Amino acid sequence: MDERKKQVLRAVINDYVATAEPVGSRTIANKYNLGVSPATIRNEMSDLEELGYIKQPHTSAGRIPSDKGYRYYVDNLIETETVSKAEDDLISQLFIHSGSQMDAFFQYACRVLSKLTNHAAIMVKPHITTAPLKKISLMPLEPKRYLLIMITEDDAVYHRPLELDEPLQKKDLQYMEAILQSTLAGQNMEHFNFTALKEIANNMLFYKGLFLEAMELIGSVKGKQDDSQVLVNGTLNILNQPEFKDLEKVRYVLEVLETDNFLRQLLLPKASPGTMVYIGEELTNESMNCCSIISASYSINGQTVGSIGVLGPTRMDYPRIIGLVERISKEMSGLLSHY
Amino acid sequence: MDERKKQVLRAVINDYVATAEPVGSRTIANKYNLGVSPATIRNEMSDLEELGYIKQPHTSAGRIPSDKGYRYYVDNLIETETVSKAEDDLISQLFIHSGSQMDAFFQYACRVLSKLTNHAAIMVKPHITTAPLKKISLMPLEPKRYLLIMITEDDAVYHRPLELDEPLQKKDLQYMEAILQSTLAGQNMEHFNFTALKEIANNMLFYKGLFLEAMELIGSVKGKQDDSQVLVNGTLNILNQPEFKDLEKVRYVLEVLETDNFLRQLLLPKASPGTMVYIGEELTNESMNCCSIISASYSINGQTVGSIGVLGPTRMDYPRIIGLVERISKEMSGLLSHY
DNA sequence: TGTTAGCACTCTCTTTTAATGAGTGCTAAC
DNA sequence: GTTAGCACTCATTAAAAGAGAGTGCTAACA
Repeated sequence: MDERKKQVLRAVINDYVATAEPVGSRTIANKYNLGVSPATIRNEMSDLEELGYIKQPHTSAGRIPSDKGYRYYVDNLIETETVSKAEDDLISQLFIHSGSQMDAFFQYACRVLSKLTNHAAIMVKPHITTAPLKKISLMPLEPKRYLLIMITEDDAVYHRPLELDEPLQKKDLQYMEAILQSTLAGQNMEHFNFTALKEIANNMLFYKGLFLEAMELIGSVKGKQDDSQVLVNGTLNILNQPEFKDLEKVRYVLEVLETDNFLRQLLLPKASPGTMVYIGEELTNESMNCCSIISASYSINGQTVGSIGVLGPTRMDYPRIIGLVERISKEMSGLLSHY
Repeated sequence: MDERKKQVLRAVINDYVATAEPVGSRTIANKYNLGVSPATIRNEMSDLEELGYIKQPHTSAGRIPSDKGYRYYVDNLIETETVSKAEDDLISQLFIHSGSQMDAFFQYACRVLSKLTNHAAIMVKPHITTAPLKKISLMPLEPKRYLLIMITEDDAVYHRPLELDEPLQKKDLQYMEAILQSTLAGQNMEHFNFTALKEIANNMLFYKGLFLEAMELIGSVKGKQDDSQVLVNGTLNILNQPEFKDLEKVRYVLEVLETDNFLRQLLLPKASPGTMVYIGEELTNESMNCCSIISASYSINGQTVGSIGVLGPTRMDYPRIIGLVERISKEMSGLLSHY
């Protein structure tokens, strides 16, 4: 790969990204003045094709980049674009706009990214926090009805109403609270060991249901951990891409987006720390091999907790989008850590 | 409209719904033995066209139903189909499957409807309950930090952490709780009058912040009322419909589905009590005039709170889908009222 | 008077054929 | 090593021809 080959490859990709049309030697000679004639460029392109970086849709068409070509381009030929002032401001503003609502925050981030890139944006939200339990309380609602409240160290509140067979005496209430508090406080709901609680429940004559409810509540929190935590925004941008004028392709890609397992697997922060670029076949999903995904993880106080990304056709403006994704992930990390 | 005209109209619609192809006189004569020749049917069809119930895409094509035709069909020619045993079981089972999680419940209902109809399903969720406040409590977390908890008559729990300048004495805590309880209990958060609370806050020397936080919490609940509460499921089914082989149409419809204002307006239970069928232009949205929406409202203890519906092409299996939508809305009403 | 067979006519859809043109690969000259 | 020239390939577009489905109308029939 001498310097001129690199220039030609870069030219092919730039032009193809902009036009979505196979790029011919004449076009390159005209637009990107490399100081050589089309014929020379033809020779270089022939070499590049032999190397697998570009390919022809058919004889007598221009060249388009292969996945391998994009990969080389991303790894060696580009520099991440810095986000423009205007866009940078927009990002900051919109984050402010989401207020202190957590849910809204993630949705805004996703929406902003999708708007700025004109592609589908994907957000893998952090798992529910699993800080250890701090406080357990029983709040009387009506004679036989109580609200069981559990609060973790980081002030997340979980609650569940429960119904007893007979009312708790005031001192019984305090006693129960004390038992629950001593059994549960300091424990982590994610890795909760039910045996101790089960044992206590079995030794109880009355109020056994109370402990069972507590277990239910913990169980439901545990269950939520595995819940889908993927947001997708701007799916419709896919329809704007010329590579998706074929309805079948659209259907496949939208199907993958709707059943978010694939995305979650791929973008789980463990699988994709930092900035990742998946190009075409690297997504190892047949129906997605005309797509690329660019993602960046974000963190809370240095700990990676989720990631945000962009899904578009392999023919993507990589320098720009990598810049945007990284910028937004940084902004998110900053705000989340502060909050 | 004599009996035979009705039969012909029914035949045209049945066949068109099944095949998505314009229906010719010969087809009807063969498939639906009305005991007359194609020529006679041609005459009837000519009349039906004059009446505006069917139309020709072009000369020398068969007929397709017009919106007016579908309307007549729905109003006069069909009986709602009763849901088959298997499907009925499925509906009950899947509702059980959603457990006691409210959110999951609505999502399941939506998913089931979409799966059974092979169309997009729409759910307008109930507004957040606005039952009057029953219980207000302050729970100590750390010396200066407290959790403000408000519970309504129907056991919805709202909470907010708050930080005070100095710790509350135990009797102060009880005193505060008592004030809050007496000021707020019985009131409705939706129509909350802030003046009383404001006055108390102003008269306080310490702990003023506490009341301000309480107002914040009520305000945020109030704010949530207006939030989008529309679920959509099975959007992709639209791509299966032959009328949407045109990408432009797909884009328009998906756009409407993504910006759910239109749907919310239309399906707000006030606008659409009971079962509603909107056909084509009745949707009064140009990009939707090839679509129909069938919806049914559901209720809690007799009070209509939301609705669920199906969006598909005007060429829809009305008897079946009306049956399914009504069945599911009834199931929802039953379960919600029970719960 | 209502029904039906027959037939010419219309219009879409498909296939065929031809024309266009962008782009390559190769050869030979510089 | 670079470049001009040229024959060749192949997708795309346009035009033309053919097939087929379905109608509307007319005239005959019960």
